[in-house]
Amino acid sequence: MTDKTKNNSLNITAVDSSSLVDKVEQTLIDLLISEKLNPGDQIPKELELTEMLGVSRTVIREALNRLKTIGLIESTKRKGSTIKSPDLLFLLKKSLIPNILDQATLKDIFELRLVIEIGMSDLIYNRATPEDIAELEQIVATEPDSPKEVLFDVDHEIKFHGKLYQISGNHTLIDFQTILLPAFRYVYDSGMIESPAHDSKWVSHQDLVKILKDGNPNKFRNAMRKHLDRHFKGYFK
Amino acid sequence: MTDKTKNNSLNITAVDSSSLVDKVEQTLIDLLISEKLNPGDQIPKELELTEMLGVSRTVIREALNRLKTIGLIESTKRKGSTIKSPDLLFLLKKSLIPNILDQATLKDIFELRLVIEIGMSDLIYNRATPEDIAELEQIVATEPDSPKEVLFDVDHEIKFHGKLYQISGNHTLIDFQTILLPAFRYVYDSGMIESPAHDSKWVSHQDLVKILKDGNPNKFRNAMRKHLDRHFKGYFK
DNA sequence: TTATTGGATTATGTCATACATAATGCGTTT
DNA sequence: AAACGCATTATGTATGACATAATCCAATAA
Repeated sequence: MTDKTKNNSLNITAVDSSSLVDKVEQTLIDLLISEKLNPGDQIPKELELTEMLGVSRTVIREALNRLKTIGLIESTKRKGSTIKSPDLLFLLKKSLIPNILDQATLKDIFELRLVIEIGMSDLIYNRATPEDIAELEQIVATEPDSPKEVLFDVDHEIKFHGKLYQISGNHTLIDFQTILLPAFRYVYDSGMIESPAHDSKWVSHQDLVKILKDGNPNKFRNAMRKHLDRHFKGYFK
Repeated sequence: MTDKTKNNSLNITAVDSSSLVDKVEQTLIDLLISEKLNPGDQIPKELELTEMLGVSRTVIREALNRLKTIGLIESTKRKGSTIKSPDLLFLLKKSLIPNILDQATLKDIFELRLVIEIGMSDLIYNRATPEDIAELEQIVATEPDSPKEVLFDVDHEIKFHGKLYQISGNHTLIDFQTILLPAFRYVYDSGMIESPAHDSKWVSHQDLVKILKDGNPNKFRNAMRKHLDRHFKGYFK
């Protein structure tokens, strides 16, 4: 028995099991923050970092590669790496592969859609131009007659609601929708969402457009809530 | 003059300027999708991939490292790499360094907060337990008297609204808030947001709790809208 | 027999070195 | 002055070696 095995009662601190790359990555991120670097600024060359941090170029490169992956830096030959304003949503897109997400997360995402579409009513109401409304009217004009059909015409559903996102004028939101689309489609297709019959208070796309035109923000928001009610029904009961 | 310079009018296809790592990364992602791999499944070893794709281990490793960064895989020694259900928000956290985001994106994010908090009213109303309400009441009880002070007590503001997110029960949403917090704080601190005086219709935290207790979903949603009105005012006018 | 120990094995993690390639600047040539 | 070739620089790729953690398995000791 060596000495080591006796040290059970000592207050040993848990060893840091993270890899070198992990550490260097964090060090670099901390650097970006503490140095208050702005987009366009340069960061040290790989070889300089190698010396500064005392690790091999391989490790430096892997860490830089991660920052590149999350969009924090950009590298070009001869020039080195420069800070970049990351495209938040670009990242999500890559990792959002529906069949890899677990059911709970997929449900969360679908719910998030409902939350967003209700919440953005105010943006829509305040920013819709006459042209936007005309376009919405045209979309509605081409939709299937029976509301039951509309329900299952996912493409049309996406077309109408997609236009709404666009009207919101919030680019983060617009990108968000684009990215979440595969997940929505997956949820629709997988039958996770029930589609109860509409009751008398059902608000159609057409109704929505009418209210957007002649109503007020409150009316529109509440109408949007009713429009999405069939989805909510699946959650609350 | 060589022949090359004359080829102006030809339909030449743009050369693919992406790096080898870029290509391998995409190839691997495509593989994950087409093979319908599930979390827990193994992917080929680095050396196997080296042979399969005909590139060096360096390139394979850098590509795998990227997948690791976006949370799609996980690797352990001797075992190799396995598919993982990515934590969508974990990613955002890393890249959300406020001083690196541009103003427009920051504004988008703040707006997104408003959208979400209004939209999640229905979740809150339907999921709040008596204990939740009691907790909210306690939070409100400890808040500064003057509404003007409350406005600038960002910590308190975050405490109250944070609890609301928690009540929503949507984990993606909860994580989202946690992650966006630094950006909110940044926006508050930077004075990007104006804070107009409240008009007569101002809805306080206390009012919100009361309505959550005794009102109905519609009332609560509209109250939340009014509560956030001072922020909206900065956008629409 | 059972538990422990100590290799042997395997696949990722790290290091070192060399060369390829793109971008840039500079001096030479025409 | 424009075009060309050459040197330079920093990232991109390839290769070989060794370190390290996880795992299996056989030999050994209780």
